[in-house]
Amino acid sequence: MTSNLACMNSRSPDSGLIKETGRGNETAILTSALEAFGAEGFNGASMRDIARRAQTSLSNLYNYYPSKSHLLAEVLRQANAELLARTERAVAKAGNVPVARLRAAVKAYVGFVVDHQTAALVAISEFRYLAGEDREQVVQARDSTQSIFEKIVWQGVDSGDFATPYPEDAARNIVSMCSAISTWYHARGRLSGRALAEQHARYALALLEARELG
Amino acid sequence: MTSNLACMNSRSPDSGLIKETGRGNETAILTSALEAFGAEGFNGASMRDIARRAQTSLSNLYNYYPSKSHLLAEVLRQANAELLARTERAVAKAGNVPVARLRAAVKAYVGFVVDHQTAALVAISEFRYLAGEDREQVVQARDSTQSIFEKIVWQGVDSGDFATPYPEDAARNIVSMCSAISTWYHARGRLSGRALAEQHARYALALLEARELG
Amino acid sequence: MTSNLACMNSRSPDSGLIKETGRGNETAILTSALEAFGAEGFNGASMRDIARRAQTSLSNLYNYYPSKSHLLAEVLRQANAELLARTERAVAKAGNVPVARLRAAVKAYVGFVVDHQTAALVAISEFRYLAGEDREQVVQARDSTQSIFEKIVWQGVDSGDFATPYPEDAARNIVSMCSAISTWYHARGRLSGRALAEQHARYALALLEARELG
Amino acid sequence: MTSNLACMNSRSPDSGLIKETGRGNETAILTSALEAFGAEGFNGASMRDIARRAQTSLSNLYNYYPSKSHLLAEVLRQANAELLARTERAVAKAGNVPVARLRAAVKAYVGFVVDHQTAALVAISEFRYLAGEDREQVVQARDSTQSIFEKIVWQGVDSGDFATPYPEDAARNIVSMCSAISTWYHARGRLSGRALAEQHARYALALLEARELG
DNA sequence: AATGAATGAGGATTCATTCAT
DNA sequence: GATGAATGAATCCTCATTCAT
Repeated sequence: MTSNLACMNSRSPDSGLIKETGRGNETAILTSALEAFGAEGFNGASMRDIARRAQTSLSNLYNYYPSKSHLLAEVLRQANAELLARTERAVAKAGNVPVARLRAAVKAYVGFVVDHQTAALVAISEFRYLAGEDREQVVQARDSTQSIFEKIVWQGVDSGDFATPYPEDAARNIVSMCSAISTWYHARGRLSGRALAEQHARYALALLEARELG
Repeated sequence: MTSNLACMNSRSPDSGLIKETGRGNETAILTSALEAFGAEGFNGASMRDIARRAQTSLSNLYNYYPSKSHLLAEVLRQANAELLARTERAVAKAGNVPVARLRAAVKAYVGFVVDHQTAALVAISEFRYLAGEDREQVVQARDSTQSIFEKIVWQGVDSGDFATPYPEDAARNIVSMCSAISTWYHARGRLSGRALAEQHARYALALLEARELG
Repeated sequence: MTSNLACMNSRSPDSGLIKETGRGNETAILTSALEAFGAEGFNGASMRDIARRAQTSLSNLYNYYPSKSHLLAEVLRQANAELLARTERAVAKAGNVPVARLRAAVKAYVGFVVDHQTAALVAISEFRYLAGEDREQVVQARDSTQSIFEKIVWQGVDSGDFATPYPEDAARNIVSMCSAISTWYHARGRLSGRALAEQHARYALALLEARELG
Repeated sequence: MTSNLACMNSRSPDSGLIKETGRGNETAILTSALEAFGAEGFNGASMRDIARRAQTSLSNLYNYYPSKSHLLAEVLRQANAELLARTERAVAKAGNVPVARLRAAVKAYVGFVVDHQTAALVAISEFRYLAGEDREQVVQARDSTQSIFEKIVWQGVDSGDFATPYPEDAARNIVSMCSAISTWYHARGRLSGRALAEQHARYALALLEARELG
């Protein structure tokens, strides 16, 4: 699942976020939009850019998506859906202990950022250009993801595992830290994705003043 | 200090970042550019927008700054300079104990974000549209600011005050957390700027696994 | 050959230089560009002017030519190509006697200037606004044309038909004389195109101090 | 005479066309306009260019000349006046023999082109951008110069010195040849100005089918 | 599904010129 | 004379989008 063909031309460093739909060029177009938004920003990227990247004609784009905004919306929708799904899945598998759950959540989040760096970057930096219903939908997905962290935080605070005096904003800050990775991460850098996830899990638990840092 | 007259027409929620220069409209133009970039993004803001905000003509903008890019550069330059100056000043006054120094640095940073939210937001979200020398200059200022935090981290690690196993990336994450405030903060929200600073100082020290959380 | 449809709306006094390409408006655009450059000069003509003349929208111009410079380049390319072709053809048909060849060359050149006065004018007066590769290409075509004259001059000098003591620069001056016609010629003037050609052939042979002036 | 100070900064290869007037910057402005028009064409040169070259402010230009067109007019006025004066003077000194007079006229004309190449170039290529009274005035000077040649031609035809069957247009062609030098001449080229003048005198006499080529 | 042509609005920037000082 | 600030119109060109095929 979440495999696609667009990565076959391997222009994109983050592979396979965009879901295959059966319609021929759809994946390529969405992938190209993601790349373009990542490279130039929403307003900096032109529909011509996207068409060029997708190796199709400008006008053909409109056979798939009715506007540039819809492209952004769809990209962000899929990115946030995947992030949410990954996080939920990881937490579900982590059992019931807050520390383990938090570690799992952070590692899933960091894993997403590392696997889909461009998507993660676009999700934080171009989100603001969404409007109306699209915006709300994405906000909802984002909030769902963050509330996973919040629930864990409160669970840990209630159980005495986390001692932070500021539980209300801790989740937001943990999420901020994780998303910020997308702004500087380079594969082939000092740390592997796995190490990065481990590291950030530690940061997160420390921030929560966990009794056990794992 | 760093007061200006541009805020007299009180269009800007974050007052007085842009320095008065003596040249009539210069402050108004720079302030307007900041607002426009904050509201629409660099590529979304048009020179006409900026001129309208500054209550001057489009062409007159070019008597002050030779291009939109230069406007962005100058805005970011001043924002980062002020942030750096505040942080340096605060740390200098904080004495020599790592915990106290770190608290001072975080509170200065958060103070900047709260006082100049738009500038802080633009500094992280529009920085990417800088190029060439301007970019390097801003990178340098940003690095200078971050390295203040890094030095404190290492000082604390050396002294045994901070126990984090990952000192290399701790500063970056602390700074990320602080800048991220600009993306959601609302004056009149639950927390005052002062409380927010206090809170983030605690998060930062906890993240560093400080023996004493102050 | 070299006929086109653009002259059907008969806006252009010099008919049919621009070659039909099959693409709908292409000929009209190129013809309009030629007229505009002729009437206002390269820098004086605006893309709006050209669009208006071609009865299309400003932006549609860019579906055919990527810039004003490209329009100029293409106009000059076609003009010089036609001039070169005419001259070559005429000389080839003129046999091997220098005097006859020179007469043929001059008459072909003058014929081009008379038939495509605007193009001839633009070719000399707006050439300077070409740059880069386009410029070199046009220079080459121009040189090819001039070297036809030069070869004839040397042939005549060698055979003793031309007695000029300055054969090196004679061709350039003959060509100058012929192109200059484009700056003052009016159809319906004292001389027909044919008479003008005859006259300039005589001037050229005289300038070369030909033994036989034909 | 016709010396000026503008050439002190020696930016201009053709020295001293523009007459000193006593008003401080006037010569520099006019010289700069000439250079700018020569380098970029009338429409390609901006008032800012001219001000920059003259090392004064944009607005100060308007203290001397009320518009860009007036600058062009004045430049062309002075250029044509000098050309006319030189030619008249030379012919007057040449005695009464048509061949000698024609030689003198051609050599004076070529001398002007060589001494003031930019001015000569601008005179032929930017003349078209003059309008109204200015245009007529310059046309008159140009015609005066050409009529010097015409008178000599007719004198020589009447006296039997020139045998051309086309005396009506001969003068125009001689003048064309001479002005065209401005489009290709390079000091330090194969021929000195003096040799060039000699050569063109010969071409001119040959074109007129003079009995004696001097 | 796919294309090339078409368009009106708007992009940043420069223009010649004016004005207050 | 000289300047910097100011302006409205115009510059080339690109935009997202639509339409006919």
